[in-house]
Formats: sequence, structure tokens, C-alpha cells
Amino acid sequence: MGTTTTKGEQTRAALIEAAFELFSRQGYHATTMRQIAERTGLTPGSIYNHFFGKDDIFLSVLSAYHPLNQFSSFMADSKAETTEQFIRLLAEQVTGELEDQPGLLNLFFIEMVELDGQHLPSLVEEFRSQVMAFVQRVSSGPVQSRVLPIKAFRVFLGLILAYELSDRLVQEALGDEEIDQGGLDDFVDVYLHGILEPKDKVKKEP
Amino acid sequence: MGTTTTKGEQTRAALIEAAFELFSRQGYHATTMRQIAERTGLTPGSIYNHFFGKDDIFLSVLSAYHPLNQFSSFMADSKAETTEQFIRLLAEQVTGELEDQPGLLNLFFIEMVELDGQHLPSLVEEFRSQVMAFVQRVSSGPVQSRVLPIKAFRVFLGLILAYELSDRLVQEALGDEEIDQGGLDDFVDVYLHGILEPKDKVKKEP
DNA sequence: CCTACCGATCGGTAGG
DNA sequence: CCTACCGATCGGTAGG
Repeated sequence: MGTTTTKGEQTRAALIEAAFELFSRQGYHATTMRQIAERTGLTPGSIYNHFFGKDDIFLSVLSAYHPLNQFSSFMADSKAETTEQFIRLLAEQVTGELEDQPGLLNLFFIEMVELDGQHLPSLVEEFRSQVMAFVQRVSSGPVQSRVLPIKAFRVFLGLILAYELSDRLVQEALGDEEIDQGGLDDFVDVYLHGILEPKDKVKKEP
Repeated sequence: MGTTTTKGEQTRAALIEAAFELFSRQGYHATTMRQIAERTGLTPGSIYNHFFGKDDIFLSVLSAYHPLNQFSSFMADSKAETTEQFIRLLAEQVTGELEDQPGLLNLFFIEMVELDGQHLPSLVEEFRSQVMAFVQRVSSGPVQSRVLPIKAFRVFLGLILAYELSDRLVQEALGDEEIDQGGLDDFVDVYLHGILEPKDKVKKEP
């Protein structure tokens, strides 16, 4: 690459990567500065040449690894023609990404629980443009969505969460038994068409 | 109540309650035995007359407060006639419960991240009968579900998660701005009928 | 970037 | 159930 990286920048990057692996596996408070240093081949004290402290490291990890980073490229590169195709493809890519990097979701939960969600607002802010792209895409297709696009986005996020978390639960519960692979399509089906047959469309009482 | 509780049992219960509040707010490792003792009016050392150690307390908290405890009573008491009513009512009750006790969800995430999900299998086992009740209910209604009931259940759990988590995110992001209250109905709508108009039912390529 | 070190605090125990 | 205490380990600093 044309970008030159100084030794210091390389060390900083190595620290962030090591910290990501430790944080996402053990949580924030269970991860020690000594562990991070050891993984990078440094002495604990040396870390403070690159970061103000432990929380500064976590903040850097969070911005480098937060789960919504690749959303935009997925959406920009999408070759889908219909809304249905678009949703299916996006769900596939996002869950694939989360499967490759299981720590991404953990990092999010750690921030929420152990750090009281203090960094969530800025994360949401960073993500705003990607939400808009999704909304634009869903509302401009040849077939309109039944619900407000922003609601559709929120439920879509939930779809991803539902698939990932229940997948972990099922795998944990079953152990070595049959693996309920590939259920993603069913999840997306429900998202697109609901669990009920169309004939069940009963008017709600006012 | 007719059940007599000894002093020791009362203290144990008080410890579990105090521990729940602290764990769910701060996480496992950030909560100290001294904090738990202080909240109960005890000396740190006294805790060990009731529990083997910190992890034993967490285990007790988890079984006393795990989020799926009230599911069964909700389903048993449901007066819903149609599947649609059943789902709507259940979603309302569960999210209402999670709103009253925000710690329930946190506890689940803490277990998953900080304790590596070691207790999840037993939790799932405890919950198995409730899953069966849901499946039974959805598959025996006058209107059949389009998807396998077990899948419908997994997506339903995701629906709840989606609503709760995105609600927290939105509230965190908006701060004092408009509060997007009551969007639960929209979430349930998507779950029941999908985001697409029925006319969009396009066959997937084989 | 390392050596050496600090005060603070942790989970847990002994003895009564 | 309390007093008193332990070894271990934590995040972070001083000085070079």
C-alpha cells in the first residue's frame, strides 16, 4: 500500500487487535492491561505510550470493530433488483460477517452492559447515513413496503439479532445433536411475508 | 403467606435481590462482594454463610430472574381466540415485563459475554416446556402458520429483542427529542404479515 | 519501550 | 454474623 505506517502506528494497531480479541471474549473488566500487553509482546507500562488508559483502548476498539461498519459497502454493492432480493442478500451478507467475526456482537453487548451504553449515541450517529441508505433503497423499489421504512429497518436489525442469538442458543442447547443449519431463509421469509397466510388478514378492531 | 421463612432464608433472598440489581446494572466483574454486602446490611465475610462464592450468587440470581420465567403464565392465562390476538397479547405482556424490569435482558447478556454462556444450556432446558406450549398454541389455531412453529417461535423471540434493543438505541440517540412510543404494534404487524404487500409474492428461482 | 514500583482493592478465610 | 486479615492482582506512574 502507498500509505506508510510508522512503528508506533503499527504497535497501536496491534494493541487494538489484541484488545478486541480479549474484550470480545472475556468482557471489559475481566480483561487486564497485562493480557493486552502480553499479546502484543509489550510491557504493561508501554501501553500508556499509545493510549490514555483502558477505557481509551476500548473506545478505539469499538470504533474499529463496531458491527455496523460493513453495512454501507454491502448496500452500495448490492446488485439486487427487487426489494425481496435486496433484503435476502443483505441478510445473508450481514449474518455471514457476524459468523466470521462473532466478537462483533459481543462487543456491542459489552458496551451496553459493562460500560452502561455511554458510547452508543456516537455509534448511532456514525450509523445514521447507512440507515438512510437502507430506507432510501426499500422505499424506492418497484414494490412498496407495508410499513414505514425506518420501522422496517429496526425490525430488520432485530431479524439479524434473532437469527444470531437464537442460533447460539440452539447450538449451545443441542451440543452435538443435529445442527439446524441455514434457517436464515425462514427468518427472512417471515420478515417479508409474515407468519400468517394472506387469507388471515383480519381487520383490527378500532 | 402460610410459608414460614427462617431468618437465614430471608437474608439469602435479600442477598439475591441486591446482587440482581448490582449485576444487571454494572455487570458481573464490576460488582464486588462488598457492594452486595453493603446493600444487604452485612459484612462481606458473612455472605459466605449463604453462598459458596461470587459465581454461586450469580447462578442463583440467574435462576431467580431469568427473562423467560413469566412466559408460561402469560401463555396459560391468554384469553386470545385467534393466532393474531395471541401473538399481539403475548408480545405486549412480554415487552411490558421487560420494561418493568430492564435488568432481565442485561442479565442474559452478562451471562453470555462475561460468563461465556456456561449456564445457557440449563436455562434453555428449563425453558423447553414453554417453547412447546407456544408451538402447540400457534399450530392448533384456526389459521395455520406459514412456517414451522419452532421457527416462528425463534423469530418471535427476535421480535421482542428487536423491539427492546432498538428502543434503547433510539432513546439513547434521540435524548430528549420526540419519543417514538408504542411502535410495538408495527413490529408485530411485520411479524404477522411481513413488510411486503401480498401482491409482491414473487416465486424464488429454484 | 522497559524496569521497578505504587496505592487500592479484589475474593475469600480464620477464628470466634 | 462480625472482626481482622491474607495473598493476589489490578490500573497506572516515575524515571530513565
